[in-house]
Amino acid sequence: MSLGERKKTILRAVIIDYIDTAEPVGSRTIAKKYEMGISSATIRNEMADLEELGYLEQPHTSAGRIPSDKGYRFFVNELMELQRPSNYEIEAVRNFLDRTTIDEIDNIIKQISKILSNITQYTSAVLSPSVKKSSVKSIQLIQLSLTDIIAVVITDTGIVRHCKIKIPRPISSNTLIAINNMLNEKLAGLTVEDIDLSVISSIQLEMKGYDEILNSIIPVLNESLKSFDCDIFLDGTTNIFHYPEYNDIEKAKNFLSLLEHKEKLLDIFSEDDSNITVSIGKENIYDEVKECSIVKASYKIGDKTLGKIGVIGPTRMNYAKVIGILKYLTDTLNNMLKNQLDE
Amino acid sequence: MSLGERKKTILRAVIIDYIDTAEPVGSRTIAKKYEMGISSATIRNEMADLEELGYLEQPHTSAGRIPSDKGYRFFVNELMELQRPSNYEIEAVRNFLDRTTIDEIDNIIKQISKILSNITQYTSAVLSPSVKKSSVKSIQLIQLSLTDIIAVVITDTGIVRHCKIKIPRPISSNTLIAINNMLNEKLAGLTVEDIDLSVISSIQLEMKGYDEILNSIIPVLNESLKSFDCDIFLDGTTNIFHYPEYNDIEKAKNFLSLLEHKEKLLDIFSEDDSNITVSIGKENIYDEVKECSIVKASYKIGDKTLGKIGVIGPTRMNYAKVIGILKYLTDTLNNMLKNQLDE
DNA sequence: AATTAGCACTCAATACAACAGAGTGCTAAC
DNA sequence: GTTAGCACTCTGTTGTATTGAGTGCTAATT
Repeated sequence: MSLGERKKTILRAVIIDYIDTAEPVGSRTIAKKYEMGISSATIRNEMADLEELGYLEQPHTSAGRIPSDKGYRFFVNELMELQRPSNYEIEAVRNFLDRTTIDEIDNIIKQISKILSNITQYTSAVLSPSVKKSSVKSIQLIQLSLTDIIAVVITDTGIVRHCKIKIPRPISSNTLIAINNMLNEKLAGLTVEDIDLSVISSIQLEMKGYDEILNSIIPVLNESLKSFDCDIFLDGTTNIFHYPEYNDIEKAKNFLSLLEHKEKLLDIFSEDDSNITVSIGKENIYDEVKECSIVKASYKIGDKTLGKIGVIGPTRMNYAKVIGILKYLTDTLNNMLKNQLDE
Repeated sequence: MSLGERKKTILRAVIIDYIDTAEPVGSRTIAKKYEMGISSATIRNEMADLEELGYLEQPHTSAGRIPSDKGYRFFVNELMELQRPSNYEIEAVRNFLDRTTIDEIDNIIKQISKILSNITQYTSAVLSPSVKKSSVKSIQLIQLSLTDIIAVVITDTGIVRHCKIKIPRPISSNTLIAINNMLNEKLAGLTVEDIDLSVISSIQLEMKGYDEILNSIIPVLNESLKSFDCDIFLDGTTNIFHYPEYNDIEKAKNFLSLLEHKEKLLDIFSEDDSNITVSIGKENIYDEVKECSIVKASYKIGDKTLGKIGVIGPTRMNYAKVIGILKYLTDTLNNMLKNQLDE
């Protein structure tokens, strides 16, 4: 069922105004502020229809209307005009990036996240690339003392992981090098999740006589790689205080508590792979964000999705702006990663 | 000027009660709840004296008294009885530690911080060891591609830092090993802050002919080590919502904003070296924490102070408990570090 | 038939007064 | 020196009246 042109215009006006002011929007406001050429009474009738259709709702009888989740959804899908970042914002991004050493992927994505929360004034989140889905590029065993080794693993996605390994008794540096070479030979090119028992036993087979030492290294290394897969970084966590809907201490608390529960955020940001997704209010699965909206995008290198970057804010979010910025930033990020990692 | 015994008893009772209830404490409450054997009128007189002396204050005439910063200070210095952790709490610490792989120092201190905020229900912070004051234990250059190197530096304090280095043109693996050996030889044992121009030029002198390659490696490595010295990790940031003094949205916002400003926290946690310090309310330098108290302690390995661990909460903080737990946790932590790093 | 002016109605928010209660300081008695 | 008693102060709560924004409906207008 499609809305008449005039209803669309009115719905758009209500949503834009509400996003701007956080106050229920009345028919007079629409008539005056958005020169419609029709009277408030007519608008009133239209708004009553829009409410009946589920696009608007009324906090109480004597208040104006506010958009429903369905209203925002329609706005995002069909009404809004995507907002390209302003020159000022593009300039800000440049400045930001110039001021930091951009070397490793973690730093890059953290920095991008900071920019994102800064420009949008919402909370931003980035999901680092999955270790399990990365493939091993290089492993290095560094001997620290007679019985201590640091293993450093570098992946094709630019992640550097290290873990400390205690070995039961001293080994010669030649042995260590031999083991190191073997690990590289056997594991390089494999994704971390592909490292399973068969791979491990093939290594053990080939290095008969080093059982004890291998048994102290491989399980620890394996565990360390698999124990935590990706990390999530937040920025602008106190930005919500800019928005009056969070003047209610309970809501603020609820929101901020979510941010402390990384597992939930991981869950939210891990799903699906499509390009830019918007989930509005009750569309979200977790209760904690049923009054929030989340806009997220994937960043990738070539065709391979590495991780996610996104924004969490009130359902009354400036979607047009956020989506515009997010598009721009993921493009920027993708380019940077291409230059960094692809050679 | 020393307080009479009875005044002390009353002051202690007021503070304990206020820490417990967050409500101004009246004379009748003291008389009834803390069986003093004297009437409320007498207590009233004593409290008036304590107010005049600056240990208590009155929000308004018809309210009870609340402790002043000076009152808390006196309490901490002379009145309170340090509270040893309960068996239950000690058990909780054990459980917590058992459930995590305790390998590298960052993980250990993060975990301890989590325990601390969990038990105290305040916000905890840990300051990681200073890189500048750590000495280099081992450097490893790992070749990733023809023009990409990852340098891994390990310090005596257990920090593992890595940075990516682009080199202008390909070098042989033998050259890389030679450079690697030279770096280890020249830098191992030095603290990071000791790596200055003279050291660098001594390396360059000894490796004549590799100028170009050294010039691409050493400055980046040096910069990466010195660019950020120590990190601060927080836990339990939303714990403040447990305390009614932060029901005021402005105060909560103020507090949480501070937590986003790592530089300020670094500053607060970096100063001085003594064992356990308590700074109460206006004793703090930064405005943002003039209504908070901070309790912090150093963790060390042997005699060498590595970093700090502490708690930030309202001035109405359970000092006896917090200090008790903090003592216990730093002891635990110091032991763990000794076992980890000392061999 | 669509639009609009007009009006009665609703409801949240604000302001104000009255009141209760906790706690004090002071005085006088013990 | 201590305490009982009492007048006084001030906050917080409750109840009531008022205001004002905004609606829905009806009747008049185009």
